Parts: sequence; C-alpha cells; structure tokens
Amino acid sequence: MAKATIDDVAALAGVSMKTVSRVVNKEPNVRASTRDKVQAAIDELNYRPSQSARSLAANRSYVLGLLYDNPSASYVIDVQDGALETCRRAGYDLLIHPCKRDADDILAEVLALVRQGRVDGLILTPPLSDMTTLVQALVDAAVPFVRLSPTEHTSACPYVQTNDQEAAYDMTCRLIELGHQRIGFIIGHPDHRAVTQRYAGYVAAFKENDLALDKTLVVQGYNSFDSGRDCARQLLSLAERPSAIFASNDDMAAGVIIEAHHRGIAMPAELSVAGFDDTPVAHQIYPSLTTVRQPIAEMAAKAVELLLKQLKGKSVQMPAAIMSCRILERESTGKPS
Amino acid sequence: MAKATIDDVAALAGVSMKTVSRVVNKEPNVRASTRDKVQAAIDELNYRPSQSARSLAANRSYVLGLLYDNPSASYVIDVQDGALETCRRAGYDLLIHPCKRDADDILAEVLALVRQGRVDGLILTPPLSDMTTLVQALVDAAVPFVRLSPTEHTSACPYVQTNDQEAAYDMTCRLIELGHQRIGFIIGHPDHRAVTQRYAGYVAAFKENDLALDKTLVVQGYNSFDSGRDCARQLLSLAERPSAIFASNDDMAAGVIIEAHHRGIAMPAELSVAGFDDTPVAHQIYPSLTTVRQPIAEMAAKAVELLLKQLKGKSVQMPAAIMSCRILERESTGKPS
DNA sequence: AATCAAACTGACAGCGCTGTCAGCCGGTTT
DNA sequence: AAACCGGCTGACAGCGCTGTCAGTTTGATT
Repeated sequence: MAKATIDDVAALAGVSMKTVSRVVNKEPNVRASTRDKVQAAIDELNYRPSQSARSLAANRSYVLGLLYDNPSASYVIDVQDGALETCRRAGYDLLIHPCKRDADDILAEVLALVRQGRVDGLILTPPLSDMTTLVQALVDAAVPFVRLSPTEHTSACPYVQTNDQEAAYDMTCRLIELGHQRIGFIIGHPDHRAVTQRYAGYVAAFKENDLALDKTLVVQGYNSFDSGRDCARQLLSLAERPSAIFASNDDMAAGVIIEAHHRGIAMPAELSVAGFDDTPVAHQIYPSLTTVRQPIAEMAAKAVELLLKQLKGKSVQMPAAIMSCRILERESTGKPS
Repeated sequence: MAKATIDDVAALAGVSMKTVSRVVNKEPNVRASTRDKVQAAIDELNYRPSQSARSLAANRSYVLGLLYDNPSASYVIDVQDGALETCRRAGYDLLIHPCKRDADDILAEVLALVRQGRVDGLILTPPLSDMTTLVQALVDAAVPFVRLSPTEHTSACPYVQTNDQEAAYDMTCRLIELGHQRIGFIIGHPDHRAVTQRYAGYVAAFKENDLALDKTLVVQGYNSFDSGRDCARQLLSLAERPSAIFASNDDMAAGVIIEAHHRGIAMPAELSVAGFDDTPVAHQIYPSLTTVRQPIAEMAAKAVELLLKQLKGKSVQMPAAIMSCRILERESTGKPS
C-alpha cells in the first residue's frame, strides 16, 4: 500500500484537504462531526503527515537543537532526557549537536543549522551558554534560544538556572557546622563559569561565619577526575592539611577520594570530601560522596518549555526560571576527629 | 537581508537552478568553471539550502534515528558520539529517540518516525536490537536499519558487534592464571542478552581449564549498581567465599567493590573484582577496576557507515562488522593471598 | 570536414503540506 | 426584514528544492 497523503484522506472523508490539515493540527473551528469523519479516514488509511512537507509549507522544522561542548556524560544525558520528554509532548524532535567551543567555525556551524531550517530554536548548555560571541550571534540572527545556567544576563534572553552558589554556601556552612575550620576548595575550570562561581558560595560562607580564609587551601582545578587528583596531591601534602575538601564538581571530588585512599587517609574520620552535581559516580564510590544535586532534567524541560513559548510568539513575561539544588549528605563527610 | 534561495543563486551565477543544485550536491558533470561561478554566488549570498525543501523533493530526510532503551548513560553517550561523527561527515543529522521496550505502542511509535519521513534509517542498540517484534516490523516495512550487538542473526540485516564473549573468556582465564579457583560470576539482566551471553565465556574458560564450575558462585544480577551489591552480599556471605568476582558489567562490579569495602575486605589481596564495559566509574573508584573495554564509539560509527551504504542502495556484500574488545587490568585484580 | 558519443546544462513538473482569503450558513440584532 | 456576526469550510497559490528528460556543447575520431 502506497503512503497515504492528505489528499487521500480528504477524498475519503469527503472534505477539503485544508480541513484535514485543521484536524491534524488540532486547529479550532471544525465541527465535531466533521472532525470525527476526518479522524476515521485518517485511521483507516493510517495516514501520517509528511514532516518535510509541513516543514516546507509552514516554514518551521518542529525540531529543537541541543548544543553542548563535551561536558560530563551524565550531565548531557540528563539534559537530553529532560528536554526530550517535553519536546515529545509538543510534537517536536530534538537534534543533539555537540560542538567544540574553540572551533573557529562554530558560529557558522550553528547558524547554518538554523538557516538551513534544521531547527527552530536552540538550547545552550554550559559552557556554551556563557560564550558571548555565540550568544550575540544568535541574538543578531534573531534565533530563538534558551540558555542553561548562564552566568551573565546582559541581554534579555531567557535562561534557566539554579541557586547553586547558594548551595555551595550551604555546603560550606554545613562543613563548618560539623567542626571543620580548614576546608580546602577546588575551583572549577575557568571556562566553565557556572562551575567556578561556586567558589563565591564558599567565600561567602567563610565571611558569614567570621572565619579567615586561607588561600593556600584554595586550588585551581579543571573539572576532570585527574585534575581533582592533582589538586588533592597538592592539598594533602600541605604541612597542616585540611580536614575537609570541597570540590566544585563530583569528578574532581572522586579524584580527591582516590588520592586519599592511596595515602591511607580514612574518610570521613581524617578527611571529609564534598562534591557537586550528584553524578552517577557519587554513590558508586567508597565512601559515597556528599554532594549537591541539581535538577538537570527538570531544568532542561523548563528550558524547552520557555523555548516553545518563544516559538509560539508569546512574548514571555518572565523569560527565566530558577530552580533549587539539594544537598545530599552521604558517607564522605563527618565531624573531624 | 532575506534568506537566499536557489533561484537567487542561479540568477546571480547566470545558470539554471538545477546546475546550482548539482554544485550543492556535488554531483558530477559540471564544468569546473561553472562550478566556481556557482560557488562564488553561493558564497556571496551566503546561501544555505533549505533542509525541508530538499527533503520533500528528494523524499529523504537526511536524518538517522538512534533508538535506545535507557541503558547506562556512558554507553549511550559513546554511541551518540561515534554515530554523530560519522553522520556529520556525510551531511546527516542524528535524531535520538529513547523508548521503552515494554511500551505497547513502541512499534507504532517507531514506525511513525519513519513514515512521517523524520528519519531515513535507524540504529538499534541493545536491548532493542534483540527485540524480535521490532526487528520484524522494520524488516516488513522495509526500513533500513543496523543493529548494535544483536545476539540473533536470523534475518540478513546488517549488524555490528564485538567479540565480547571471547573477552569474557579471556578475562576468566586471566583470573585463573593469577591463581583464582573460586571465581564468582554475576550474570547480567535477562533482557539484555548481549550482556548475559558473557556468561558463556566464563563457562567456556572453566571447561577449557578443566576446572569444575561451582554453581553456587554464579548469581543473577540486573545490570544495576544496587543489584551488583545485592549479589556481592550473597557471594561474600558464603561459607567458603570466592577469591574473585567477575561481574557482567561495571556498574555491578562497582556494587561488589562497595560491599567489599563495607565488609573490610581488602582488594585485591582478599578479593579480586573484574567488570565489563570500562564506564567512567571504572577508573574513578578505589581500587580502580579491571574491566573490558568495547570500542563503543567505533562500533556506532561503523553502524552509521553500514546504514548509509544501505541508503545509497549499494547492496552490502558483508553487512556486518565484528570489532575487538580489550582487557584493561587495573588495581582491582591480583593474585589471591 | 563530417560524425558521434560523452559531457554538460536547463525547462518543468511536482513533492505534500500550510497560509490566505473568500464564501457559506444559521442565528442574532436593529 | 435587513443587516450583521461568528463559526465553519474550501480553492488556490505557493514553500524551495530534486528528478526526469530533452537539448546543447565539446572534443575526439574518421
């Protein structure tokens, strides 16, 4: 059986193809009886509208693009899942598009995606969401997009973020509350500003608790497991070593834990370790990692929602959403001995 | 500036739009000078062909679909990366489409994807690649597709797999060689046959080495970290406990390691642990996990390659590829004490 | 110089939808 | 009774490409 077209359905239902189009797209102003008649014809012929034909005619692709630059696997998967769920409900597809931030043709590449009509809008994840050249190019080209966890809000473009700075503050306070005074901190990759800004929460907690901040306990990491381990080597070799280490993400925290194991340092008795993100590894390591969980999937879902609203042309009153993080205390933190 | 169309380019270059089409699609039989003239016009107008128009006219979407059913994050990401890389080079996009194997409308959902012309072909990952109803439906509908790691090869459809059964055999032999006699084994989720079949390698190794296989050391897992831990509880509570445990995947092996930590069992001195997959967690835990690495990204790339060949209509002589696994010995295995 | 195949190019008809706009119908208002 | 309005429906013209096929040029051959 050849593929049925909208004309076939129209002929069978005895209406014009425009009416079939109305039924398919759930447009108003179709009499219920007509709708049923058309629906019956659709079912009988097992009609499925051609995506490319409607894209061409309507000048939109019904596809959203998800841009990311090689972040940790778990983060990406969660974003995808959250975004897909919402996309699907709206009849949209999701095109994943990893791209290297430092590729010199990234702007052209992304703009081509839109100009070719492959996608109707874009979701940017960190660190792309902080890439000003890209953001500016999208604004200039009038491309609808939503940013996840941007650190700057110069333009009036929609975004979704968490109160993760506050969570870093809370985590640090919690460690202080447990009795820690010398708390090491591992800063995130400089290009990932959403991660580096967690440092501000750490600083604020010290200030709030009237504690002096020892800069020798603050080291620069690069988000990876290996860099976390390097930082741990540095911190744990200190004459007066910290009783706790707070890493800006879980991968680095895992590196700290490994290094401590290799040095025979008991956790949490001799060293408390905290991370950030609640990646799968967090509860698969020993001791399981105290960390902060961000509702990644929900954020992505929200981002898609905001994007779809933009596409519908509804000027969004408050084109932003802030979601809450949650601290998960596991085995890796405790009172200092 | 309004978006340039193929007519604009044709007018500027002083040729017909068909010739522009030829240049854009790198078709043969265009004089070099004409090609240059057209290319110049394309560059000047910054012309990008409309994806939907060419899809409609050519009756293909230039998009491949990747189907998966919620496997571990790392696996999916690797598949995506490998597939994307190859897709991109061929000018194709990749649509990710997670779907629940047990959803009753999964067949309709997947077929709709194709009938709507959203995708030109599909990649199936385990456990979907072993879902006979789905495979049959695709064959019936004449949908081009390639399966990753299928366990059955009834039909003549292309697939890509690894010699992972052999790798499981090798790993078991290696443990025996180290001096282990009592080697526990954790079988994978029954629905994930590619995983469960690793058990065959374990059995073969015992047979080959003329060792008796103690069935009490073989337990059923379900691929998750928690199930691995449950299995470890069982195995480590045995009166005469194993000196090594080989889990069918890394997540379960991680569960074993955690349970051993909690029981104060030294690894690898008192217990060797081996996994399978080389997920990110494998080298982030302590002790780092001896495991088997499958070239997931390469497999996915190969799968896309086979799929694209099918789409080009070239009947593929050998529509299959077998790739090699590699054993990675890390800290979690050693001689029994 | 005539012949001919091969290389090259263009005219044109769709692909299957959606947006626009006009028209119809029945009920309500003046 | 005329005017009007809102709900409903259909005719039609594209959207921007590609496939087909016919026509034209080119260069080699005789």
